[in-house]
Amino acid sequence: MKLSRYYLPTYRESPAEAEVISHQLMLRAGMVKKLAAGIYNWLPFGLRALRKVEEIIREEMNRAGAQEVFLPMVQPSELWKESGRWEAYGKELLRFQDRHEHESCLGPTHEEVIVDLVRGQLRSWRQLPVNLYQIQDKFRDEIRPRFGLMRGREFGMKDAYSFDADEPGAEKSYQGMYAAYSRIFARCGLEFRAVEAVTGPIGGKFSHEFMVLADTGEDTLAVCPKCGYAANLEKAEVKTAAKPETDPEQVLEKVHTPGRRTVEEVCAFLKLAPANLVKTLIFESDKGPVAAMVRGDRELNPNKLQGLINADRLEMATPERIQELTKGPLGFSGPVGLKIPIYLDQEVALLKNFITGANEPDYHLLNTNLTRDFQAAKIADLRVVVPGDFCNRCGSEYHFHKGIEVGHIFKLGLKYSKPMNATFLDQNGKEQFFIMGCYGIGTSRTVAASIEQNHDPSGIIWPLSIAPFQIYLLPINYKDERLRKVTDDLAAELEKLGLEVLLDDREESPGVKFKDADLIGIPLRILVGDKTLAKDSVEFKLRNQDKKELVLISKAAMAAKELILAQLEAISQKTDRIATQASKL
RNA sequence: CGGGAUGUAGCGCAGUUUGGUAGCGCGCUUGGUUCGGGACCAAGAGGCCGCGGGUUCAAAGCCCGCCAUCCCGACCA
Repeated sequence: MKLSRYYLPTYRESPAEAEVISHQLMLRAGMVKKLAAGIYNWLPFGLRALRKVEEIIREEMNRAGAQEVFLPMVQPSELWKESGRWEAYGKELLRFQDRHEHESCLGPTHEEVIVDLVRGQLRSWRQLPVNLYQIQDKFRDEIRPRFGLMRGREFGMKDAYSFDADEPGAEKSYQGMYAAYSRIFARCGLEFRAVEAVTGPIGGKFSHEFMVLADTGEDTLAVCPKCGYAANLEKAEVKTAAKPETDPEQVLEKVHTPGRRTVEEVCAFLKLAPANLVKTLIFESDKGPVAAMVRGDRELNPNKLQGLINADRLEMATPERIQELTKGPLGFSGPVGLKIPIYLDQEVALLKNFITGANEPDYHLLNTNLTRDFQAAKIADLRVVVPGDFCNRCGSEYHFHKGIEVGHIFKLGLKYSKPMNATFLDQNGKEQFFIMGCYGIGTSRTVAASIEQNHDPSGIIWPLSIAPFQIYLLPINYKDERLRKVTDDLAAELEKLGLEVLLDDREESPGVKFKDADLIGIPLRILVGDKTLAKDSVEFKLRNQDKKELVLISKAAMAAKELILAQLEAISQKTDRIATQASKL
């Protein structure tokens, strides 16, 4: 491909709208252009990267036994009413009416459609398991789209759905996808971790997120270097390092703390450390109001509380409700005399003589003690993990990473098959609901995440496997006849070998070409100039290394091919290693 | 939806305080000279100053309303 004919508008400066690096570079490198908030055009260069990611996904999904389908983006409301999500899904679901005033929506995900597709068609246990996937745009009317392609409203996604006859089968499907995902991200040339995650509104008992490691990632991962346990911070379990306190219990004492609501204010006023104080937080849930207690220097993890009480819904109580439930104002809540169930973080249970709110304005209690002064409904791990914490499984200290969620695999169980009445006949001729799983990969986000992970001040550094082109052929002066001849011949030879070449035939000064080459980040740059021709050579330079190397013109094409194959082989071997590890888990 | 900010040429910005009919850099066009890290000279093209209304002899600027975009919080691939 000749660059002079290629639609690749690059920019020296990054548009003001772009804050994160992947967004800036994708705009500057002419990969995408914004059409509206969270909605992007893909230009030829960006599309090539996206298609490569999709193709890797396709190959690995097929390899794992899944079959590709293509489902409509516009979906009728009836299906969503059947699953109950017409009401349950919030405003992210873009609803509209057609000319017949028929209610429809743009698909933010396709569970309903896929269940409708298979029910009545898959009738026998003999046909199971089945795993169907598609690569399609989703639309979610996010309140606030941001970070460019990282969180758009319309975005590319691969979604897969498995149907199994029994639990062991469903487990096997899940493991199959875990392995496939590991291969996919390894083949994309990305550093990633699979971590345990909270399931969110899609439901199910547990799930794994696939995280591309990048300092700019929104999520924090706790990874145990010893036993391999890894989890999103939203989920990560912690082993308590603290020892039980053995001080004798002191007399409960009410102390005046005028206007001191926050942990900092109370501690400063009483000249005590936050670890001596225990916060009492009041929540509303579908299981009724509950209280949760964590040390003053800790943060409650609401996901853990929600899991503990098995609630579908959990939110902080309003100041009014706190007044009603505790008889005291916000900021002065405490366990003593409280009539709602109290859940205690395991660390709190180790404390003696701690400070709590008195459930009346401007008073706290000194020397509060569990059992003597109040009872706990349950004691559990309820707090957010912090640096220095230890793995709950093996006791090693956690490592922390920042990550970008690019994939998520869920066990759905009967969540959709049951309300939508999707059944098959088992070996006993008995009607059963499908046991489902669903498995997503953000394709457009994966491209952005790759850039977040692999860039330098000059621009993008593509992993070879998803690079839009493999070779950037750069003649210093394409108007020079001799240079031009060598360049054209080499380009033809490279393309004949099946390599993807972008030839910079523009009438630009060398500096511009170098800058653009670095910006768009094609892995191998081959330079043709007077100096190299004087030695019957061209210059090879890899985007991810500083080293430059002269290669004889006569051997250049084969050398390029070998170099590229070697790199792809390295990725492939790494993929196999990672897949082997994944299968052991 | 709450808080903050910004809309002026394709991109980055100045001009708004103190109203007088729009400017800089990059990019683009033409000609010439250059050619190993965003070259140089010369000549050009390009703007409902986000939209609507108001004030005024006169509005990019002042007033009112709206819209869009970006950033910070609740969602998620």
